[in-house]
Amino acid sequence: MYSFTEENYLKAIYKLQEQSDANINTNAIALSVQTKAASVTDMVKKLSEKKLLKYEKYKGVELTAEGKRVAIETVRKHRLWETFLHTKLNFSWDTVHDIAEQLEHIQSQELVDKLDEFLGFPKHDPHGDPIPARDGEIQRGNFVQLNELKTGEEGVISGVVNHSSVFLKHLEKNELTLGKKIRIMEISEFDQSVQIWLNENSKMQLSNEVVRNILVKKGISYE
Amino acid sequence: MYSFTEENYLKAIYKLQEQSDANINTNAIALSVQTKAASVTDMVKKLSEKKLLKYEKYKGVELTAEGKRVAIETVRKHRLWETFLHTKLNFSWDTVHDIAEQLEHIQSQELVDKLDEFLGFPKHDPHGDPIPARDGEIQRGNFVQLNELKTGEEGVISGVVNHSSVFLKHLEKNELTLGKKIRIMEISEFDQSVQIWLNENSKMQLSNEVVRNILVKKGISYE
DNA sequence: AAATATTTTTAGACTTATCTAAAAATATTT
DNA sequence: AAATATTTTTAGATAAGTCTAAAAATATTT
Ligand SMILES: [Mn+2]
Ligand SMILES: [Mn+2]
Ligand SMILES: [Mn+2]
Ligand SMILES: [Mn+2]
Repeated sequence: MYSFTEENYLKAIYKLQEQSDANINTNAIALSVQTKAASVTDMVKKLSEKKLLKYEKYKGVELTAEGKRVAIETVRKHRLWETFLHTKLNFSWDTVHDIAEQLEHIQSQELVDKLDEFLGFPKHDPHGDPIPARDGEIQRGNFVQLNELKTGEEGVISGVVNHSSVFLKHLEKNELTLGKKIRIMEISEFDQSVQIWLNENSKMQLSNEVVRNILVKKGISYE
Repeated sequence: MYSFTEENYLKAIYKLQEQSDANINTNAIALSVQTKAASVTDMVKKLSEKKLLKYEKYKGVELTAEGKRVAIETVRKHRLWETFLHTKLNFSWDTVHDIAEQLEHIQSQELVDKLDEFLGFPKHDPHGDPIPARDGEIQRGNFVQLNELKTGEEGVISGVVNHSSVFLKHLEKNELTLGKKIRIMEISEFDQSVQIWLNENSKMQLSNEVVRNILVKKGISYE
């Protein structure tokens, strides 16, 4: 249906559109798909002719309904494959992304559906990101950044802001993985680093950089 | 490493090389990869420069060790994916090939190894074809065509010669799938059609066309 | 409002893989 | 051995996607 490259552009534009309401500009897309602005202009014209997005010279782009549909479908495939790699093939959460970047372009509706079923219709991928349903519906978890919790509050690690391999490896090493229950003990006034409570014999000091990049599902407060 | 297209050419040439010792000619390759002879000449020059095959104008081609290595690796990936699709995702054996044609080009040694392990290091794909080992070793089953069995001889269905979707569907419908035990009852002198015995209440008449395309592992003879 | 800086687009070229049509080489008939 | 047929290669185009360098448009400073 749509090429490898087209799907990548649509996905990139979709993600940029997610994190800001403004029209998406050429440079941002170029950065995102790792190419040059001139190439983006060419591709954007082509996608516009195919009615996958609206493009006005010097004004940036906006996905059409069909463009958004393709983008979300690609995200769905990406996250289902990441889940497969992690839960079935035992890839660690910092290694699944690159392979899923390839697998997400395999063309077969039936394959996606059967994979979904095989995985037990998962709601989230290994990074806590929601897996869009067949119809494109996205059930966003109501998560907050760990640095938004106050002293005494609890939460369960449910996602990450930073998806980089280094960060994911760092969390893994410290056993700060999805599902982990955390209680805030103390927030440093000096550097906003946070002391957390994991269990009777495990406390930990997390830098502000780290806590800002962890998403938690807020739990009950203790005092 | 090597492109989608390069892998497909190498695989096609490898398979042609398998079924005849002679040098592989341009037209055969063109037929195999569904393109035109002129395109084959272009690609063959390129693969020759990359030392994946030996090419002499008007004399056909022959894979080098490296070319063969890549071809077998691609076959390995293809058959592992077919096995995955069949045994884990419940695709029928006549639908796995087309999707595996895409999946076989995913680049990741680790993925192949983990998939192999996840599947329990299968020896054969859903069509009975041997899955090459990591080191390229291929353990060919010692199978014979069903029409080579004599009256009273037994065999277990272990593969097919014809891999077409229509043929596979036909076998499936008649429950002539891998592992099925068969005894030859009678071979018609008129049209070489064969009556087979499956169990107490199931006999069947198979055309010569069908029996020639079924591979069996020969069993003990009864009389 | 000019001048300057930044962003975006155009122009033209390159790569990979493909095609058609014509030319060259090889194989088969007569 | 010629004539004819078939196969293979070359020549020249095309499409998708990319690039650099220059031109045009827009944004920011002064
Ligand atoms: Mn990812
Ligand atoms: Mn993810
Ligand atoms: Mn196959
Ligand atoms: Mn097969």
